[in-house]
Amino acid sequence: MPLSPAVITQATLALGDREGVKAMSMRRIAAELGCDPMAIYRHFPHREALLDAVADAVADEVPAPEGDEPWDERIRLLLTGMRTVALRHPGIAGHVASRPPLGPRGRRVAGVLFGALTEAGLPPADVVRAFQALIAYTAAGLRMAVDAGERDVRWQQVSEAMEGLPGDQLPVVGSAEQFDYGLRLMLNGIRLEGERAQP
Amino acid sequence: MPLSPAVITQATLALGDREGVKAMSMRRIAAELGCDPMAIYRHFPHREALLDAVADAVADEVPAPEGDEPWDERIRLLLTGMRTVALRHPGIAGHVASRPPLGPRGRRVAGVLFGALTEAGLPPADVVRAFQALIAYTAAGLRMAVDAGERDVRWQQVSEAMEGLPGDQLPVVGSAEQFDYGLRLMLNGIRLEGERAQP
DNA sequence: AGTCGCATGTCTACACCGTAGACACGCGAT
DNA sequence: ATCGCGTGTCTACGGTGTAGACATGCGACT
Repeated sequence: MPLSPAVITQATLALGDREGVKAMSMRRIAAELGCDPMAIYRHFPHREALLDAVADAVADEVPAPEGDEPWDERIRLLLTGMRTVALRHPGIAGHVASRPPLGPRGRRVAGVLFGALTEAGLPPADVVRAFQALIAYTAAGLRMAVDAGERDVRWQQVSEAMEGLPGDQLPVVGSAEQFDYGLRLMLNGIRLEGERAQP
Repeated sequence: MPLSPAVITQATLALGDREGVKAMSMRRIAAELGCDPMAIYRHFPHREALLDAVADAVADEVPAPEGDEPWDERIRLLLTGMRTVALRHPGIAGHVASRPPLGPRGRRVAGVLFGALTEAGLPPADVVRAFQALIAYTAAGLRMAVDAGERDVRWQQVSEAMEGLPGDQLPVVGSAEQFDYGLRLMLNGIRLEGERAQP
């Protein structure tokens, strides 16, 4: 099989899935592909670009909502979709979360989000602001979900350090439920803004 | 001057401020301190721990709100304070943003936030959820502010790709204004939740 | 006073990293 | 037939985190 951006991206994704972000080094990727490390540079200018492509490939897996739901439900579906897809690749979810969905594939996601926010009644400038807030929140929620696995002990410590909060009724950090809660906060806030702008 | 966790942390912070995250390598830090790289390992178990300490030192600079403001204003002050402090160290703001405020110093911030959210009328479990949502959002906003400098061209592309949005009236990505907008969304959402819980 | 232990700093060495630059090959166009 | 070019290979450079052995000095205890 001849090398190409697509097969390199897929191999990198597979490797990252299996062995985590740190394993995605040019040398390990080349080993995965059975080629020389430098061969990859014929298809990507540098490692960073390849990692961008991997994130973009993951973004491509996000299912697009049907379009007949109300705007807030559409946003919910889209963002939980992003979350689900990213967590399907646990090894690199943190990596994906740290890159805005700016690749060619990722822009599809951006488009759906822009549409829904416009439909919510926000003026164009606020659409961009809300867009970024939502993406930021989703990315950060992902980071937390990933970190939770590695650093849950420390989160436990922080929570228990806050008096009056019995440790046994704490929600799981980075859980889907936790994510939904914050998302609801933001959607409620957006609804308020939209109604204010177009009563 | 003898080595100690504190002086090592300060030197690392200074180096990171001047030359960015990538400059904070054990060898460069040692050069900054005028000591052997391995000497640092007598005070920190590994590089990661040192980087945690640096983030914690920055968190310590966050001013605590007075306490007599209403809860939402207190949250706003605290989080914009976090943001301001982090951006005062542009070279490592991204680094700081990627670590939850879990160090001994950072927990002070967490305490203020917990207090304000409880005052907002949220039940304890929701306090934790809202706490995480806010921290997540703040961290993500920071990341964006930092990225904006490096990747603004690409953001421009994405925004312009969305039809109907004239590029010249776009808000600056990662700006304080942008951050405040999303924060207002979340605070509005929290107010709704609080009123629902305790009418 | 002598000796032991421990904390601290130094040195060397290992395995790894991203990638610049020179080289080899094969194919399509001139 | 030859040239150029796209692709893959090889070597090498300067960097990385850190394990492990060694030196030194100081405080405590016999």
